[in-house]
Amino acid sequence: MEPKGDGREPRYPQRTPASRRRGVLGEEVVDYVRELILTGTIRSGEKIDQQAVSEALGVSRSPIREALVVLGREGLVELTPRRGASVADLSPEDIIDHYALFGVVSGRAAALAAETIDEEGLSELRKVHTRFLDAGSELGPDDLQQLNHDFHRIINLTAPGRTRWLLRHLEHSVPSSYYEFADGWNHTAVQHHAAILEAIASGDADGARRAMESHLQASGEAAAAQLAARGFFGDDIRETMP
Amino acid sequence: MEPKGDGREPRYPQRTPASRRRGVLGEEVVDYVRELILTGTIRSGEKIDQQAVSEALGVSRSPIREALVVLGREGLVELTPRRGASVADLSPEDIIDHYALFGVVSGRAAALAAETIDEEGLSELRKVHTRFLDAGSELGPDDLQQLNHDFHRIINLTAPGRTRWLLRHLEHSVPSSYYEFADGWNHTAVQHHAAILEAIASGDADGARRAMESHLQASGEAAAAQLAARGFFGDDIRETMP
DNA sequence: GAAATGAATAATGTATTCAAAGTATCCTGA
DNA sequence: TCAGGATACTTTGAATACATTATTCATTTC
Repeated sequence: MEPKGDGREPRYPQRTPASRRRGVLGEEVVDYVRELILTGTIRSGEKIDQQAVSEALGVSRSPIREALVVLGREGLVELTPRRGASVADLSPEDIIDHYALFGVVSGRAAALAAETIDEEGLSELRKVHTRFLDAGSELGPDDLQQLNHDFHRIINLTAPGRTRWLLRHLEHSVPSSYYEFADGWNHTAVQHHAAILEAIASGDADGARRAMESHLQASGEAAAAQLAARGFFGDDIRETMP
Repeated sequence: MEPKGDGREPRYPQRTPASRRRGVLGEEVVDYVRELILTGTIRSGEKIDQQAVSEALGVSRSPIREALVVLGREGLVELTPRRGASVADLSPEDIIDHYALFGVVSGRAAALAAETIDEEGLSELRKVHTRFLDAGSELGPDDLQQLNHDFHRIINLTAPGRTRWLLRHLEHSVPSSYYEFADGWNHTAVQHHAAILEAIASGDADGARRAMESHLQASGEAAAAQLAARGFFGDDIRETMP
């Protein structure tokens, strides 16, 4: 006699998308499912029930399907032709690799910034960095995340459009806000930022690239560690001891 | 009295997807529309009529929509919330930038190859390179393209999964086979390959990275030139002299 | 004559329906 | 008891239907 309940588990938290405006439903579903995956609510390999998501959000399956296709392209879900969608099986190595890619692309942006940034951008960058540096206890995690984001955004703004586009995608398709900024990470990050800023300010393109790459490599390790601590990688008891 | 014809121009070449297998229709539509864009059949900024595509392929609008969403993520089409899809406006700079990104990621793969490739891979690489080098008139463009592709594939195989995944995407979402290999390009490419091969063989990671980056930078310029020659960038007579 | 308003038309986004797989269940027989 | 297979049930993928919004075109007004 299995404790099966009522057939379908209420895995998917009900939610009414804020802007129920026509034309952006798919995007909202993407964000919803992505968050479920990145927060570990649904685990690696787990199947994604279209109807369940549809009911949880109160929309039809059409936008759900579009969202799953998008997430498939992002690599967060795996689409098997007639077997539906399941959460992709990401290993710690994949996360590290992803951040390394993030690193080489951000490194390109940093190198370009070192060569082309103007005085205004540079002073903006210094300002944001200083605020990050001096951040006391009056700043919450959200503020710190914003400062970190601004720092990178100012640098990335000097890059051409396609590079910015790729950076956006690399940033979104991976845990960031939920995991990176924990424990002493901000302290580490601000030191990296200092090195990056210095290289950019002195016009050292190659130095800026290397500093940015190692910064994001460290970010990747921090993110992977955080994910591991949360059991994101499916290494919980049921799978290790059958 | 404008020569308007019958209302809808037959822009979209009719085609019956080979494998009418259920579950991959969307992918076939992606390939179809992508080719239309990359070959310049539909131009920058032009609207993409869902029903017209649907009729041209003989499928319903559902797979068409999925395909457009995917192409939107790739950056080849622009999706405006309730105004539908149109071909993205890519400038020569965007193409160059895209290849530069391709370069930094391929550069990472080449650097890893220089550090980790085994004897078997290296001899494979040498074999393909030699065949490319010795290619006389008996080899058609398709063969040459295959050799070029193999060369890069062997290198990329040493990279971790996520990197290979990104390389696949960067490769597909841009003109390659149709444009790159024209005129004396193969002669240039094979020289680049020689430099890359030498750096990898001698374990010079940084050299391999730089050689690969400059190879793809040159590829980007060649691709952009080819596209420009075909009027891909919408710089045809109607727009330059109104 | 040009701008603006409003109806007609067309196209999009979403929901619903339908058919073709996949999956699970329940028999039967060894 | 368990393997195998037929049958019922789910679920997916695609097609169709519908509602809403954009676009067009004619008419009106300044």
